[in-house]
Amino acid sequence: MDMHYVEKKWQEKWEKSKLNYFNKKNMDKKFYCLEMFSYPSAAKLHVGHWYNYGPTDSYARFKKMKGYEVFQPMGFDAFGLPAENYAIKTGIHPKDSTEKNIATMETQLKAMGAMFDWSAEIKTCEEDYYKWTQWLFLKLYENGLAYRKEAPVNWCSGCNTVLANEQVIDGKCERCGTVIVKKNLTQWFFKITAYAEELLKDLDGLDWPEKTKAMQRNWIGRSSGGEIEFTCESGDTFKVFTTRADTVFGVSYVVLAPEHPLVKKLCSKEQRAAVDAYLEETSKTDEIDRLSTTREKTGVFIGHYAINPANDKRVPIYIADYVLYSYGTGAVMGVPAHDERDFAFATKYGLPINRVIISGNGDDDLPYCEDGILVNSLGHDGEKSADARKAIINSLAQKGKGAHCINYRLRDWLVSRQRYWGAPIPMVYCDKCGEVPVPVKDLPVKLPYDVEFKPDGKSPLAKSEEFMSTVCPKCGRKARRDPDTLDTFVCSSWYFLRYPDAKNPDEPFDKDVINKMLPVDKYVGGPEHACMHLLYARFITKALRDMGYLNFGEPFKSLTHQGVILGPDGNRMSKSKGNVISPDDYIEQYGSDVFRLYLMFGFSYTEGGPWNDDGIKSVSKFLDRVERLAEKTRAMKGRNTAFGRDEKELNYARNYAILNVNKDLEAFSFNTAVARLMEYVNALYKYDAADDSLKNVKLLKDCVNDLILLLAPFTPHFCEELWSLADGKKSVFLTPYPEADMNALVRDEVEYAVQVNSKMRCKLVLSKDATVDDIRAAALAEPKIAEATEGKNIVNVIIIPNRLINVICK
RNA sequence: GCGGAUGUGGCGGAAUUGGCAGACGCGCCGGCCUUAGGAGCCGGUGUCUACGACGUGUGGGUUCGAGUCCCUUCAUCCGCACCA
Repeated sequence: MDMHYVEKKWQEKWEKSKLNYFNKKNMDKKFYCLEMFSYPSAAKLHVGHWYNYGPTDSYARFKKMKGYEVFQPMGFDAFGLPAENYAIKTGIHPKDSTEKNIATMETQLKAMGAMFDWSAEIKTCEEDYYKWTQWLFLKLYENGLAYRKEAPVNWCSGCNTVLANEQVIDGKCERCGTVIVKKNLTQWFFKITAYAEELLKDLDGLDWPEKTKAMQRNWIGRSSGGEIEFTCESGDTFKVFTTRADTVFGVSYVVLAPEHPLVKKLCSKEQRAAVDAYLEETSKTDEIDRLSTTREKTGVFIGHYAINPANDKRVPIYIADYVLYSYGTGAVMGVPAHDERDFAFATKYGLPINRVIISGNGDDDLPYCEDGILVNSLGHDGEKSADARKAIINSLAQKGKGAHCINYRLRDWLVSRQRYWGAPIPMVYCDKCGEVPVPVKDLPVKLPYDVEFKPDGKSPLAKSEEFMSTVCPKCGRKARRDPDTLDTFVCSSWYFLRYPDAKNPDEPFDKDVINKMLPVDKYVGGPEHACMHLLYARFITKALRDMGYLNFGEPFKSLTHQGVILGPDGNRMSKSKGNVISPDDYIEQYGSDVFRLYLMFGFSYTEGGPWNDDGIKSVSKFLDRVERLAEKTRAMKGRNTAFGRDEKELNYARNYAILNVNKDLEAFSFNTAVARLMEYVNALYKYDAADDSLKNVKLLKDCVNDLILLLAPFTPHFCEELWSLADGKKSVFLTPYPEADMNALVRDEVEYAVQVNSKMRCKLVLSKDATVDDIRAAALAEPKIAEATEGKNIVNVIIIPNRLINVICK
C-alpha cells in the first residue's frame, strides 16, 4: 500500500467530514482524553512527542469505537525560558520564534494523523489565553491565596540577572562562570499549603500510578508534631517545630536558619565577622547540598542565648545551613543525644550531650533515635515517648509556650519571574493605595512587543516605560505595574479547563460546559511532572471549586505516564551526545502508521527504553501480511458453511484476540495488544492454508473484518483504507469495536501441568468438566507420576483449576 | 543526600498478580517456493558436561510452589521546588 498517499487521502477526508471534532450534542457520552501539551521548540517533533501522542491517540480511537464521544484537544505551552534565551543569543523576538515553531509543529502534528480537535486549540502566549491566566491570578488574590513576601533568587553579578536553577552549573553561571549568590527579592506566592491536607487526602481516590501518588505524598511531606517557643535573652521569641517534643529536656543548643531575621538582630559584636562569613558561604550553597545527610555539618555561634521553656535552661543559639528557613519555622532545637545530625554537630562544637530517653532494652548507645522511656525530664520521667510528646506540648501550651501542629514539607508556590516571555502579573503599585489588582475588565495586561531582553540588572519589562507607566485603578494617580511575569506552570495549571470552551471571549470557561466535560477521563504525560505540574493543577482546581466555579475537586481522574525513549546508546537523546533519532526519516520511509505501530509494539509503554529500529521492518511486514490477507479474502467465493474443528479453532483465536486486545488497550499495554493481533493473523494464515473448497468463506471474511476493526486504532489510515475497500459504508471509526463472544472461548479440554513435589513431570489433558476427584485420579494414573511416587506416601495433592496439579509425597 | 523506580535469552520485551519462565517479534538455523531473493510460506531456537540438571542482577528467607512476597547487597535510571 502506498502509505503516504493513503495517509494524506484520509487525513483530508477526516478533516472534511469533521470526524475528529467533538460533537457537543453527545456530551453525555463524552470521553476527555488529554495529552500534555507541547513546548514549541525550534526542533521538529521528536520521538518523545510521537511516543506520547501516537499510542494515546490509538487509545482515544479505541474509546471512540467503543461508543464514546471523544474530546482530544491539542495546544502549546508557549511561554518560557528557552525562547527568551534564544532571543538574547540571536536577537530573534520570542514571539516571532515561538509563532514560527508552533506553525511547524502544527503541520507535523496534523501529519501524524491523530484525532486532535483543532477547533479547540490553545496557545498560552496569546492574549485571549493569558488574559484568563491573569484572571486566575486575580481570583486567587481576591480569595487570599496570592500574597507577596521576600524570597531568594539565584543572582549572577556577572550577567546582572536572575538565573533559573537549570542555568546554575556547580554553583556558577552557565554563561559567564561567575559564582552565583542568593539575593532576596519581593515576589508573589500562591498559597498551595492551604490545600496541603486535601491534596494529600484526595490522592487515595485517584486512578493514578501508585508511584506518582507516593511521590506526591512525600513531596507534601506531612508530619505531625509541636511548635515550642523559645525566648531569647534579648526578649525576642522564636518557635521551633519538632516531631520529638519528648526530647525537649535534652536540648543543649538551638539552631536558626542562616536566613532567619533574628540572626542579624541578635548577633554579638564578637561573633559578627564569623556569622557574616558564614552567611556569605551559605548564599553560595544550593539546597540539595544543604540537606545532604552525609555532608559535614557546619555552623556558627551567634553570641546570644535562649531559654528552653521546658526547664528554663540557657542554651546557645547557632546558625547552620542544614536548617532551611523555608521549612517549618526555620529554627530547630538541638538534641544531640537523640538525633544523628545533632549528635554530629554537638560533637564537632563541644556541646553537651544530655540523655533524656532510655531504650528500656539495654541498648544504651548514643545517639539513640528511637522512641523509649523518659529520664532526666522533670515531671515526665518514666513516660513513654508517644505519651510524653502529647503531655509535654500540653503543659507548654498552658504556659503559652507550645502547641500541637501539623507541618508540611510542601512550600507555597513562588510564581514571580523576572523575565519577559510570560504572562504579566496584573498588579499595580500606587504610592497612595499600595498594591492594587488590575480590574478584570481591563485585562489582558498586554505584554509589550518592543523591549530590551539583554540582561543588565533589571527585568526586561521594568525597562519598558510604555508598559510600566499606568494609573492606579483606585485613585487614578500615576502608578507602576509589576515588572515580573508569571511562572509558566501557572499557564499550564488550568489549560485543561480552557480546552472545552476554548474560544469563549467572555469568561475563561462556561461553568455548565466545564462541569459536564471535566474531569479529564484519561491524562497522559511524562512522569517528570509527578510533583510539580500535577500538584499545581490539582491545587488550582480545588481553589476554583471553592470559589464556586467548578463542582469537582480533582482535574485528572485517571493518569498514565509514558516512559522515555532513549538514544540507541542508552542515554537520554541530546544534540550534544549526537544520539538524537528523528522520526521524520522513518516516516519518510514507512509512513506514520508504521512508525506509531512500532512505538507501540517495540516498547513497554510506561517503561520506554533505548531506541532500536530492528523491529520497525517487522511491523511493516506485519501490515503487508494483513493487506495480502484482506485482498485475498475480499476476492474469495465459496458456499461451505461447515463449522468443524478448524472453524472452531479459528473462532477461538478470533475471540481470544478480541478479548485481549480490548483488555490490553484499556490498560495501555500496547505491546501485548499488538502481539495478540499478530497471533490472530498467524491463526488466519493457518486456516487459509487449507484447500479452498474446505474453507468456510463467510467465517473467514467475518474474521478478517474483525481484524481490520481491531487493528484500526493502531494504524488508522491503513485500516480506514482496507475498510473502504471491503465496502465499509461509513468510516471504520464509526463502526463499533468488536466484543468477544465468551461462548467461543470455552474449551472442552484443559491442559494441566502435573508436578511431583513441585517438579514438572508431565502434562495432562482433561475435560473441562472433570471433578477434583477425576483430576486427582487421572494425575496419579499417569505413568510418569506413578513412577515418581512409587514407594512413597502421598501426603497431599494440590489442584489449581485449569492450570496445575502438584502431588506432594514423602 | 532525600524521594521514586528498574534489573528476565544474543536483542526488544511477555508471564492470568504466588502456579508450566521466556508469549509476540527481531536475530540466527533449517526446509519449501523461485531464473534470482535483502520477497513470500512453513518449522526450529534459554543454558549445559543434555533421557537429566541448571536458569529471572547478588546473597539469604517464607512457601507444596517465588521473576512475583520479606530481608541483604550491587548496578542503572528519573525527580528534588526558576527547564517545561
